[in-house]
Amino acid sequence: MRIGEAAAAAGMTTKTLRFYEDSGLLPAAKRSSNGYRDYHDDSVARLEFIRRGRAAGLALTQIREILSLRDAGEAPCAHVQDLLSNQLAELDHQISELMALRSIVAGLHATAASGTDASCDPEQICSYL
Amino acid sequence: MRIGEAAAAAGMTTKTLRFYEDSGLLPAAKRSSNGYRDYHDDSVARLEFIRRGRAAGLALTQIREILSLRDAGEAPCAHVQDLLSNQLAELDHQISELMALRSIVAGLHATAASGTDASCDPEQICSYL
DNA sequence: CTCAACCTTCCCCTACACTGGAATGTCAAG
DNA sequence: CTTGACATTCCAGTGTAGGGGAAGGTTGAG
Repeated sequence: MRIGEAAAAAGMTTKTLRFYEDSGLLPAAKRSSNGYRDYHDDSVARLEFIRRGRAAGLALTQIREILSLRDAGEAPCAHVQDLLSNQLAELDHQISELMALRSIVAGLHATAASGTDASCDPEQICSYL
Repeated sequence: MRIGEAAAAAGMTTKTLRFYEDSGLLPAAKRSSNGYRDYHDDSVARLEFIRRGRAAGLALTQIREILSLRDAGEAPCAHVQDLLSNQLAELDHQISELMALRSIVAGLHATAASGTDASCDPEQICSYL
């Protein structure tokens, strides 16, 4: 199958497939006689795996690690479990940071909303912020 | 005061101050006879304002808007209140997205943790992901 | 024959907020 | 005199995940 078909099957663009090949996420596709990339169903499965990983918030470098392990013949499941574990911790961290930020901003907003025009002095640069 | 002092006082690098000047967040500093930038305490206050804005998660473009209003002599408080309001909505959105992602990843992690070695087939590319 | 729809490589561009480094100038201390 | 710590400008790169578009080759249909 040609790149356009493979891309459509995986819900990506042809640009993305070439980018993944350049990035080492996809092995270099074999070429037809006309020089066109020729993909097998396996490639689509691999692309879908990448898609699922991205949807889980994994970075391409992490997905590349998983695929490299697998390509080396190792079962990457333990590694994947580690990654997911880290990812979970990372998400918890991000969420708590954002919630802390939210409470700061909410406080600022409340203060700003309660300010009178008198307190809003151009010289003060919004001192509550 | 020279750029290094001002930067230290504001907890930034000299690179950052020059960057802010280029970006229109700081007015062009007046120069000493040797060509060095010469900062006043006001600049440090302004830098600290920028820092607080950044800490509140505002983008430099938003901070620039606030400062521009103030520089134009308008009290920017109403605008700041709008920005904070939007920022709050944005944070809520980000938090809910991250929490949704977290529950997906938690599910994947639980599945991965429950997998036996037998289910961990190198050919399967960790089918649970 | 021609046209549209594919494909190829190549290089640059995006947003964000800086950061690094080169080449050069200034100044106070030892 | 020299050394070291400052300062200046300017250009280029960082990381992320591709996107835009040029210039050209290939193929099937009408």
